[in-house]
Amino acid sequence: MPESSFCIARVAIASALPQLDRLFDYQVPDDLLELIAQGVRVRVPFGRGKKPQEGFVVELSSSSDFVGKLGSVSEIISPAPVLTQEIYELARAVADRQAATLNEVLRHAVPDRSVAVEKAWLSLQSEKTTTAITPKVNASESRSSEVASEGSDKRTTQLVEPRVLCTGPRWVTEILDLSSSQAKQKKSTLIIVPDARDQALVLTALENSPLSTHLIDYSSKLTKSKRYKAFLDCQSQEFAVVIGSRSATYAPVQNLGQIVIWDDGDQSHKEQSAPYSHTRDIALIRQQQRNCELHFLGHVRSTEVERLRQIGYLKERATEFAPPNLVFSESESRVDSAAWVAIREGLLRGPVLVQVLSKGNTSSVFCKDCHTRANCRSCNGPLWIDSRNQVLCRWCAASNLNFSCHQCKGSKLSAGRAGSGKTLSDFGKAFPGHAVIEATGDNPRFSIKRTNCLVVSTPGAEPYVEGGYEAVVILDAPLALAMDSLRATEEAVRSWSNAISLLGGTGRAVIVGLSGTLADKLALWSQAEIATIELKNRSELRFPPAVRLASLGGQRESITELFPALQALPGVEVLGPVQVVTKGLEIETKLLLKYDYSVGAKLAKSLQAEVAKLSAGSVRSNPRTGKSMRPIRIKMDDFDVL
DNA sequence: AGCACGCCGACT
DNA sequence: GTCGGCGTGCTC
Repeated sequence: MPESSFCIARVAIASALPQLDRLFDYQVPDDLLELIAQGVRVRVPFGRGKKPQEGFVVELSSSSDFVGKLGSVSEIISPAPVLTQEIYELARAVADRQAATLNEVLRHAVPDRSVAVEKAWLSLQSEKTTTAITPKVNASESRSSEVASEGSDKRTTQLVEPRVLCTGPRWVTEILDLSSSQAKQKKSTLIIVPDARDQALVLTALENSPLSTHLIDYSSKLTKSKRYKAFLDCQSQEFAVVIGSRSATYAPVQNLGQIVIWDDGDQSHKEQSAPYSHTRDIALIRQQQRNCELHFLGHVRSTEVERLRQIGYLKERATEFAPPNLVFSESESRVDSAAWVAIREGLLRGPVLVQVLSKGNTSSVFCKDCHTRANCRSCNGPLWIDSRNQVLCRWCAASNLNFSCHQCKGSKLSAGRAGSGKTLSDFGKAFPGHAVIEATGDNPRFSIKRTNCLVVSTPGAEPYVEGGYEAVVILDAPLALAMDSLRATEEAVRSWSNAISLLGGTGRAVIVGLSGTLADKLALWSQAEIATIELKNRSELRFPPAVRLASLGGQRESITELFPALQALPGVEVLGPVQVVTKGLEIETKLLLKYDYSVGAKLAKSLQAEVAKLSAGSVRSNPRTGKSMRPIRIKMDDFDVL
């Protein structure tokens, strides 16, 4: 009996079923004792099924609490410890926050296995010292509570100036500086960017820096095998600089020193499938668990980050800089004379960027007098006008016959404008002799050569150009502010600021059709102040992120099943249900839950339990049609509620 | 999910 | 009398 004190393996079964989201104990047979380790993939007999189920060894123990006959591990799939204690704890906490299952999180945290890559990595590891890959079985201290009260010197929010250095944007340099200071202490950095365009910028800069020897490209665009190699390399390097998008937040690096998040307001930071988590929230959990540093960098400040700053969790670390050369023109036409002049003069000196709003904005309803968004009388949700011209609330479906504006008490409504039909070709005709380049999400251009060209781009797709643009013209500003979303203003300011940050030293920017407070604050480049005002507005209306707003979507039968449990929860305000038509033209029932941050854990736990009960219980199939019911979609923070 | 256990209709 | 229907419940 060598290390036979650890003859029990606690295994997380790889199953999508919520009722199986817990650990199961197994006996480790003598012949597997040598190879068994925390984090390895195993196959175990499970239930009455014939073929063994795949799972991860989460813990090795000398005893089991289970009263009953233990099964024993059938097979160790590979000796590579792919689910480290650290990542297991992180994934578990994320699942518990999002009312999701461990496996839903692990889908994003642990990449698919590539046998060839793994074999090569394992033999390389055994060439080194064998102890290096053996995971430490030390019980990790629970630090989460003490961190919150500790000073906030390790967590910062930062606005980055709109100036371009020759090596890449200023913010990239900033990230490189942060990374090297950690590398000097042999500590790892995780850099999380929203999309492939930013990934390319940071990656290039890192490749050309002294950090390149410890660089790990964790891009989601990699092939499966390259991704798996990056994942394994994280574990074997003493310290690393990892650059990637969302799932890089789970990269299993050693000696994590800091997490750096670029532009957390970008919606690409949200996971599009379960657990519907946001990079920011995963990073906050990991920061608390590891007690590492956490930095939010951006040209703007998101309302979430502003909230964290106000409660003292984040510390401001703004950089000194001069505001960009920015003017506003208040005109009715989409492209006014100020815009034409800026484009024409800019093109004489170099590239010019025109930002247009992407298609697909729906119309919403405004107060005719003061033009603020019209909100529901009972729940403050956004109002809209349906095909029968009824004024309805998007959240609670209440009919709002007697509208009264919460700002000016006005009673008249006006509908927001629909998208514009102007096209790129107009610019081509207007500026013959200049190349017109289109850059959109579907038609991406990460960077362009420095020529006297005109770039027309949708928000977030603006190409990077060495030396910066000579002019940046923002069109459709009124439309952007009229977007049917809670975040309309925040998102507009973010997309404008990001575009304007691409200005060169001599360039000037124009925002067409914007005036008032927002223009005044932008002129001073006071994005932080804009965030403060935004958050204040949201707090007054009890909107996120002042409170949290969850959405539950699914078949009517499933949703109604949840009702009693939800109403029993104090501090949870239930709105709806509303019927919505999904993209697949199916009718879905949606329920919204408004709740405070302090009840989040309790609500998530109760939802997990209800969903497990629903999935295991008698309501597995629809009593009417007999068809099996799809699970309920739980988004613990849903901003784009329609 | 699978798979077995369990208690009510038509069947060689 | 029993074969089998799928409602119910569990999985170390």
